[in-house]
Amino acid sequence: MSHTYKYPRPALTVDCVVFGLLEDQLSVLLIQRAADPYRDKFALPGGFVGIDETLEAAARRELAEETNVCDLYLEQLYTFDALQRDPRERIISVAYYGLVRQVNHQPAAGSDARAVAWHRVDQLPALAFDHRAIFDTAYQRLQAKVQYQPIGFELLPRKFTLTQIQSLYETILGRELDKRNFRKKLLAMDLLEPLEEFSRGAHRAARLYRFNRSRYRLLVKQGLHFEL
Amino acid sequence: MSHTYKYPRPALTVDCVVFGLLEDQLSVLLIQRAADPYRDKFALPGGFVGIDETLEAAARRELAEETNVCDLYLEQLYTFDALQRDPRERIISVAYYGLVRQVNHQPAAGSDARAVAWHRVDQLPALAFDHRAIFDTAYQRLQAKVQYQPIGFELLPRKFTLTQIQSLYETILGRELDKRNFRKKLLAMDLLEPLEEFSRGAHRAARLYRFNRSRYRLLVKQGLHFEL
DNA sequence: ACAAAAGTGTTCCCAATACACCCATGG
DNA sequence: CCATGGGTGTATTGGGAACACTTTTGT
Repeated sequence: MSHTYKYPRPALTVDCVVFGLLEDQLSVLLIQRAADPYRDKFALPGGFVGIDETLEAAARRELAEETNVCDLYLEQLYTFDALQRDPRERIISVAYYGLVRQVNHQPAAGSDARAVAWHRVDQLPALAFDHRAIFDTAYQRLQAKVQYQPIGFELLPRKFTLTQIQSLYETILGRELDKRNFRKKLLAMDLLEPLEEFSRGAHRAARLYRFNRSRYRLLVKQGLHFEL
Repeated sequence: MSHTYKYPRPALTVDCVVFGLLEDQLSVLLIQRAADPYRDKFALPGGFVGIDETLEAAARRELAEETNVCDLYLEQLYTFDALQRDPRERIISVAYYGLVRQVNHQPAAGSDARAVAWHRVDQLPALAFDHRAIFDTAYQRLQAKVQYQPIGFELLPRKFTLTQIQSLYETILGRELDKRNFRKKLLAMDLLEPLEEFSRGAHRAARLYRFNRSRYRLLVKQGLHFEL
């Protein structure tokens, strides 16, 4: 079965930049391509958009198929349209970026992927197509967005310590933050619920908190804007 | 001549939300559709993307064809993909937003448009397709962006008074600003070049300034971030 | 002369920053 | 008992916000 149109149409794909924390390092999910072009090269997971699915649905489907990653925060990033970005034909790609908790349960390679793995953002291999540019855009967006919307929590387990979230922010922003000021500011926003649970570690136990999403929505309605 | 593909492909369009100042009111460029669907309804200018043009090129071409507006600041906004956004078939639209100076030289209706006109953003008619949602997204983006990047200048003539730019910001943001604080802050950024020219008006003449784009780029490199 | 817009400084307050020590726990 | 990370308060400062009058010009 084939499909005929009066005018030629660009093909449409989605590509996903999925961030996660692997051993306290900000990392990105990459596949190793199983097919040409760029066979064996590293690339972002992604693929063609079905005629009856939304872009986000396509992104989630491809992620699930190629990497077995699902249930993640996902947001449209930008649409990449350079004329020669794909050597085969004109392909326009809508990029999404995503954040996942618990990188622990390792991704599994699926269709189109010879392998799937997390790669530290500061040690990325060369990427196929214009995927390096897509990644750069996503990383910039993450750095910018994390400062005025509380999306950082999407990368942490549901219960986390203040030190965990601080070092997450330090990792993303690439600079150190003052512990006392960070805690003061974060707690003053009144978005974290202190729990009666404590982390078990090598040393003194730290209190666990969880992010209160409904309170966040309430405060936003009242005109709060999360900052740092 | 026709084109055949193995899998069905969504059609791809661009739509443009072009802002301008008309009689000191923030306004948007709308066409009145000449063809079905939504014949005679108001809509954003836009159209199909050619196989050999970038999205931005398509946006500029459609704008020129339909409205005779060209040479404007244009930036990708978001890609709209709801399954039923067009009654004919699956169409995905990459939206751009633009800013033009000198709304004076009136736009001219071209292909696909029965009429073209500026409409105050607070008095928009009903729009075809999901164009209302696209407009809302663009307006929000403009409001957000104008506060941390000096794009407001794109809406003013090259030479302008401080009062002009203040009232522009008041219009976009929808609130009043303190004259002394606004001037102090703006001038402190050292992005405006005072000219030895003055506006001629009904009353006291006001000094004209112009935006120094290269100085802006320099300061950004040095780590400035424009704010309000 | 008067109406209308241009132009100009100071005070106050809050929020961001800088900064150092004690505490609890596991090994 | 000691090493490691958890937890806490204050003083300073710089920038944002509030605020009113004089000047210039055209009519």
